[in-house]
Amino acid sequence: MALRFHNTLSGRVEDFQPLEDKRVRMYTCGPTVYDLPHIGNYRTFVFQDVLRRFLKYRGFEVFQVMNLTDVDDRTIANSLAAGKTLRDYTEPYVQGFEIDRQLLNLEKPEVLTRATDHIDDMVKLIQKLLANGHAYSSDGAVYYRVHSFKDYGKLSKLDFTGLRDGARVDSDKYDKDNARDFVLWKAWKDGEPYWETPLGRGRPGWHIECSVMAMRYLGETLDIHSGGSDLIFPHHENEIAQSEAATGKPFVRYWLHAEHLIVNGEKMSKSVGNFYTLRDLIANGHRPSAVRYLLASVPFRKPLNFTMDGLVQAQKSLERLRNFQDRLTRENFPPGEDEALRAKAESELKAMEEALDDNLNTAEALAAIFNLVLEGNTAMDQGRFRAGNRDAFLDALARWDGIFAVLADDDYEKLEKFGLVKGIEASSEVSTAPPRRDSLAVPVGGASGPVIRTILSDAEIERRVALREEARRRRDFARADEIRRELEEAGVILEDTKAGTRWKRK
RNA sequence: GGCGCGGUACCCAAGUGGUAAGGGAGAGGUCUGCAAAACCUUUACGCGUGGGUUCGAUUCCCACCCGCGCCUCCA
Repeated sequence: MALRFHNTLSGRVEDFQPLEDKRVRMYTCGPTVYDLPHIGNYRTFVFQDVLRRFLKYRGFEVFQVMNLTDVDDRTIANSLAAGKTLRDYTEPYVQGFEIDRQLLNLEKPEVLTRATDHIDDMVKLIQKLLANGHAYSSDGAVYYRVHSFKDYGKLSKLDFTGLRDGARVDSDKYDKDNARDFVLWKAWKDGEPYWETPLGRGRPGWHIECSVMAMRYLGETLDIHSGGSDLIFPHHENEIAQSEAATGKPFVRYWLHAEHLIVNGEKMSKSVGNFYTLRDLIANGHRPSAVRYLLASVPFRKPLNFTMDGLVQAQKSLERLRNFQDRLTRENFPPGEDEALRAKAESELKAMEEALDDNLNTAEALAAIFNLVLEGNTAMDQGRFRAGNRDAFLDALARWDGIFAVLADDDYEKLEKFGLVKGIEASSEVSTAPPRRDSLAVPVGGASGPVIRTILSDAEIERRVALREEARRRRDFARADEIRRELEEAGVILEDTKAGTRWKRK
């Protein structure tokens, strides 16, 4: 069956076909840079990355645009509190996101750009809406007239006939014709940052940036637009209203929304104390690749219950895959090729692809790859595995990893590069306890940044492994076991093989 | 109240109108100096609850209970 996705607009799973042959125009809602993103944000971003990787896997050319929201109530409030300009305040978080992006193997979108670099285009779009009657000015602000767009509500399927009980009261003090009209341009308030424009002095509303950035780089009709499910209303509903009222064309063909992540069955919030950034997890000894694995392992339309135990399980599952890849690479097999194994590698790869075709069913894709691991390991143990089977198995793993992007055991290499982890020599100084939360919020730009964890350095580990090998040769097993135990406590696992001792970090 | 997602073994989590994938964990075993890795055996007569349709339902229908999200600036 063909590639298909659940489209929020239709409420159904639909076959996917881009407007233009094999070219996919995709817009993904990015982070608001008022702080580092939390793991809930990354659930969505990892989903979007798996999506773009699988589209490319299936032969599509992907052009993705991601925005960085660097002007909104929170960025303004925080920058004022910090006594910084909006740009100075948000810049470290833009850099912090860039580091996280690399740690989580999120491919760089073709365009990754700031909202405030598109103010002129926003003004032009608002002027267009004013000219065609979909917007109106009031007290220096500009509002979108919801009644003027008959399809308003088609995405969120909300009922807009009459006011609903329990609906929140708008907090803006400006005059609007209708309570549901939303702001396109906000009039300047004393002390806040502003832009001098033909609309007057002020700053953009939230929704307009996405319409503008999407259409600027992707044209008036996009193939895919995605984000977290909370954005369906009002954000994406309003984007449709703005864009379609301006162009008269369909804005987006496929709307894909990721369900939320919850923590220990509860909603994540700062007040509950279950709010985590990637750095919080790293400080607690977890690895970015395990985080990515966990976030990618649950299909995007299912709520994901995030737990520390789940993260440990993810790390162990990942270890099984890496061990298998190592074994495939390392061991010698008799010449020839086993037909049954060749067929197995093909069928499991096919099963993986078909699972992902089906609305990105990552859980089922994982099952296929683990079946491959079991088949391979069993065949090796039984002596059925042949040299001629090696490439097909490695290829299947590599293809799988082209989507999941977790197999490379390079977390610590990257963390050291970004200055988040430092390798040292003394086991006693290897840190496990997290530093204070507020120190984690400060993004770092390089080796001079704050170290949030210390680990045993590679050189030191290798020195000790050599010492242990020496002891084993002397058959001094007590000493060898002592070294192994010390390394274990410092987060290093040893594995004795015929070819020598291998080590790896937990 | 409205719209949407979910409730499957100790944990995470697929799935189908025909009798429950996969991963982690536990128990026993093989291998190993001991471990680790790997393999074998084993762990849901049951899929939120109660009805209904059906030869047969976890899968379809109805009702209800519970969790989560949204209902104007939250991924």
